[in-house]
Amino acid sequence: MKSKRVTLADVAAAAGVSRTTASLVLSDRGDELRISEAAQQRVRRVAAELAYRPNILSSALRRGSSRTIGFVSDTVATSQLAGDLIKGALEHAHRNGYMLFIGETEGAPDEERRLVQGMIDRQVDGLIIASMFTRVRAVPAGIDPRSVVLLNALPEDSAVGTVPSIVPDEYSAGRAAVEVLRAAGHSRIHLLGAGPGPDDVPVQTVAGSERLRGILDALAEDGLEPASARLCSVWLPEDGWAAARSLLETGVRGEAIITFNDRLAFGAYQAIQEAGLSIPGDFSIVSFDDHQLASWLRPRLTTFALPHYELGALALQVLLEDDAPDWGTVRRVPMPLRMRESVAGPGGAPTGAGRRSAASPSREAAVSP
Amino acid sequence: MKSKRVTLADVAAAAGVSRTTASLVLSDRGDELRISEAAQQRVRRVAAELAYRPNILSSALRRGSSRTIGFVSDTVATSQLAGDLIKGALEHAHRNGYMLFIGETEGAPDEERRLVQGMIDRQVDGLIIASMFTRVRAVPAGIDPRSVVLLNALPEDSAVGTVPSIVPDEYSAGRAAVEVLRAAGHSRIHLLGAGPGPDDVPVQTVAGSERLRGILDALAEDGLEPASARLCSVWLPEDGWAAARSLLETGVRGEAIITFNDRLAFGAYQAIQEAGLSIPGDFSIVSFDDHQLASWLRPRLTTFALPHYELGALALQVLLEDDAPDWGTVRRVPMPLRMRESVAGPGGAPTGAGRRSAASPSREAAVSP
DNA sequence: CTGTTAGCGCCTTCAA
DNA sequence: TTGAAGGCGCTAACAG
Repeated sequence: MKSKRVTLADVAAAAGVSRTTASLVLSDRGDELRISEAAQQRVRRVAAELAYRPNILSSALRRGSSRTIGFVSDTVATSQLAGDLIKGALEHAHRNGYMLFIGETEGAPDEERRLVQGMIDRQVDGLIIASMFTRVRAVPAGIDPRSVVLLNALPEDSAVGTVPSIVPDEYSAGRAAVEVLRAAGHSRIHLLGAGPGPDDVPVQTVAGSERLRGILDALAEDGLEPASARLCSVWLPEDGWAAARSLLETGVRGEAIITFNDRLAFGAYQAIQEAGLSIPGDFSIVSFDDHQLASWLRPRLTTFALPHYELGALALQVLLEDDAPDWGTVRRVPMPLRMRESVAGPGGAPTGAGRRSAASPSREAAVSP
Repeated sequence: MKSKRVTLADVAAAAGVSRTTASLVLSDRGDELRISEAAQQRVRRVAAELAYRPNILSSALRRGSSRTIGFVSDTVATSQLAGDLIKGALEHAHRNGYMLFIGETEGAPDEERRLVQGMIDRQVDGLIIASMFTRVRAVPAGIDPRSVVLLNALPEDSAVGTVPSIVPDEYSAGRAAVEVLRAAGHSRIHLLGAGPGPDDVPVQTVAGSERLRGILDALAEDGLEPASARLCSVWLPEDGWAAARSLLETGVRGEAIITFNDRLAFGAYQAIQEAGLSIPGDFSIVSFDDHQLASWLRPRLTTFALPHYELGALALQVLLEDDAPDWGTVRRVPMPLRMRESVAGPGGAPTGAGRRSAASPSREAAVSP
């Protein structure tokens, strides 16, 4: 980028006006300040000819706004899971003429400090602090809380109300998961990943405990409890596989499973299919996340999507809102249901829900060996 | 970030020296220019006390370097596949005191122009133009080619030699895939995704054609040809599933498959396991990408990893190198073999390679039903 | 050894 | 309706 840049002064000189005039014209305030039409046209023409581009750095220096936002996350950008968080933020930013700095801390507090500082040193107008998994976290010290938003993260008690926070509505999704299975006719629902008690969740997982609360509340309203529950301290496919094996050994069939995320569900699929059983014939499964995997599984997995794109876009929107009537609120974004083919009635009976979104028949035929 | 910032002038005043002196001290050129030790200490102490931070924008304005790099991709940041491209670039940048702007074009040329311009307007010191899939692409017009590097992309003929390009060494991986299977004793190797002829590849996939060339060359050196090949125009699980079904219908067993990526392999696993057959007993499989999925499959998939992290880091390194002896070269980064359990000898015979990296025995036991 | 002066490119009074 | 002057915060020349 070393090539000599065209400056406003160059344009002004070439157009035979002062820098002021050129500046006013090019920032579209020419009419407002009644610059002659002739002068305006000349300035614009010359600017176009010289391919003039304003230097945002100097204007930032003068005006205090760099039209730049910082996005600091633990590991969102590069995770396989939450890339759409960034995508939502990016697109919203670009549409509004902002650029995004991205930083990843890997969870290291001093790296976070360095990155946040580096961005403040570059005069960012605002800062998004994002987390790959929803969790409670501190707001970085030493920055104006009015220009920060927590994304997929909740503020610590001390900061509640001072800083906006954007998270998925896990509780409602938990409730809805139960409703999907109840609507299909199930009353025996096995939990895979957390439960049975409301505190039986992996440490630090907000998603887990809120999903679980939603599930338990919805069951309780129908006078039910989980048919069984298996807590997994980690939620990877092999954990789901092991928990599903354990469930299969109890001999139950024709019932329903809620897995606490799609990777657990993947493991459960493997265990069920290795045992020669079928989904949804022997087990209906509902899950959470809408991991890319979910639509690759056979049958495709019914799951509640983490609304990453919307979360990211909303974070930017909140940051760019001038007026802030409800600044400091927690905003919960709905998790949409992706109704696919992993749910049927008890014993595999077809249901309205199950039929609603069928895969191509040829693929469907091969589902149960 | 509105709170009044401490400026260099504040520090200088508080330390009782001139701005110049303070500037020199704080940019570590105090000794070089023989500022008195006392003055240096005072300046440093005051700067620390006031929590002084230099305004990088103004120094960029003055010096011409913003210590900022732009990273423009089609859709790398948010893709599930290539996030490590960014991670490599990010970490290398941060280690060297650079920040990264990220932009995504979704392949739209005018969006690309806008993003590149937005970054140049912010005086980036360099620009990484990245692609999710390796492909040939134009270098954005109007920027100094000496501050651009193509990442996971090759320059068009007209730009060859003027701009560096960093890509995975797909050709060698193709060769190595054959070698892995040959070493296990296979001579009948089925291709799934491309082939049999060297031009039988999906459009625009550099990876596909180079992998295929490598495979065909390695086979030819042993006087072999692919036992069969199935071209898929898209490389998703369902395509792999369909191609594997077609292969299974031919009745072959105990042979080897090279799938052109891991998602195809996933589909092939589904088809093979639905048919009641086992991996690697009935089919050995080698693949490419090392998608996260590969280690979730049962048995875990042997595959050649796309070295995304290294690619990203190398892009930044090349950009930051002052001297550029071999500027404009194409650099090919090796794709490391992830040897797992999807390969055995013909007919499922164990091989040294297969045993080398065993999963936990309890999991292994359940692999073949 | 340290301070003064002069910009980097832009925007914003203020005066003409 | 336009221009001149000053300053955002920093650094590079050049004095002293």
